[in-house]
Amino acid sequence: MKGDRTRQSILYRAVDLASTDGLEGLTIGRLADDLKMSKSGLFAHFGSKEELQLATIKAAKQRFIDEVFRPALNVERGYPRLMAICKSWIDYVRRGVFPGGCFFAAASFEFDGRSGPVRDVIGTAMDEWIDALEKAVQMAKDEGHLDSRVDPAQLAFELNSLFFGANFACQLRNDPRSLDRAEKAIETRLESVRTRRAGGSPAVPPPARRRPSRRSRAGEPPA
Amino acid sequence: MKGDRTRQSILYRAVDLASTDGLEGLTIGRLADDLKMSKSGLFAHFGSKEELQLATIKAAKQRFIDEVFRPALNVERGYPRLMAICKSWIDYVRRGVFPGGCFFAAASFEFDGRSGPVRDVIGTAMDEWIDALEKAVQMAKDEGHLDSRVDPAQLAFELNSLFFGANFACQLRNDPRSLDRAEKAIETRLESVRTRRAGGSPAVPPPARRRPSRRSRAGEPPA
DNA sequence: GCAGTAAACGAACGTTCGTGCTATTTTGCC
DNA sequence: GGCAAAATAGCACGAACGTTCGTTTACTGC
Repeated sequence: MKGDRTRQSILYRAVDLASTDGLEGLTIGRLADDLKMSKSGLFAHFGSKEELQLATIKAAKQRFIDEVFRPALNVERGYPRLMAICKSWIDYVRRGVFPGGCFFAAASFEFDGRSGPVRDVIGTAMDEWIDALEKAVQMAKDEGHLDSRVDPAQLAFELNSLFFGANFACQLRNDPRSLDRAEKAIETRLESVRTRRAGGSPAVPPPARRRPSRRSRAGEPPA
Repeated sequence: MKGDRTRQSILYRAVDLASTDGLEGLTIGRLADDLKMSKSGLFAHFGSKEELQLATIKAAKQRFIDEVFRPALNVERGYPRLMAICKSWIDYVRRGVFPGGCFFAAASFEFDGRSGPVRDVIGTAMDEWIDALEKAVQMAKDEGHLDSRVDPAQLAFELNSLFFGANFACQLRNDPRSLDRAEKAIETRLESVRTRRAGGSPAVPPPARRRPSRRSRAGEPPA
């Protein structure tokens, strides 16, 4: 069917537009103009704006999975995969997979105060994402790569926070260094709960500092 | 002037509305209905929607300063004040100062992909906020409360990320525990770079763990 | 208490929104 | 190559948007 191809191309553009202007700012008329289609022709594919929004979220989710999540699943499970997911996320903003930054960060903050199906779908998508993060942490624990006292929900929360913080600083403040900051923060945080059994690059032994009994987490690289 | 009082009450409601529906979702007609005013009467106070948005941001900023920032300035400078700012922020979401969660988190993610005066004003406001955080960190360093290797920009970035992450989880996922998680993460993070000279509750001495050379940052409380 | 100003109103503007219809074109199949 | 079906276009609609207008009501200073 040709309609499917058209639908795909509509949604591709819709995702891009929504990532910058929001799902509410996404307008059928502008989207149609942008694609050199008639409003009614485009509209017929979805039947309502809400359906368009839901389909747009679905398409964005697919793009996210393809670009961020699935590639990281090729990495060996445990600590390496957890780190790969984080790096993949950073890189996904760096590459500009969505022109307006992270689609889901934008959608989350746009709809967090509302109600209805759109909000619910976004909520579910984010639940799944956080769950995936928690599972990755749990896996790393199961493999013996992370300190057994680590709380997956807590760590997943912190990692996701850094993602959002990086997206914010990168998009609004035009500060691409924030991606490096997020990367550094994640590395330090994960390193702090890593065990010797973790694979990948070997954990550096705790360096001899002036007060070696207190583990340093200072932001500056050691001089 | 009576007009000033009216303007105040308009903006009070506008801030609340914008925190849930966004600054674009904030509509003159609905705002007027909500306040039992005529659209034109309300409109006359601002002259354009953009002016209304700018005034709304200004009012929200004032509320934020009153509720979050200024109270923390009463605390003694250095580590205690830095911690007070963080706790104050958490508490400001917990108290529901804005019905839609943090106004500025919402506004930041709404406008980060756009251009124009509104985006610029939001950007400036957030710059000032991050600057204030950095200054608080720097002050704590100056007082000798924080490890001298701490990079204020890095730490401020991480703290702000946790704020946004907490707001997100609290608003979209209806998970108030995320506020506790943010609090815990902040305490652990600040603790990790705190010196013995810091005031407030005394820093706990590093407990004798199985591997005492590596500082634990596991999420779970020690059993 | 009256004049002059400030504030609020109601109606209407042009535009855009989402959403129905009805043609018309295009596509895929026998 | 003709034909049903699918896809798209054209047009119109009611509602809501931001905005402007002329008018009326409410204050305030003399």
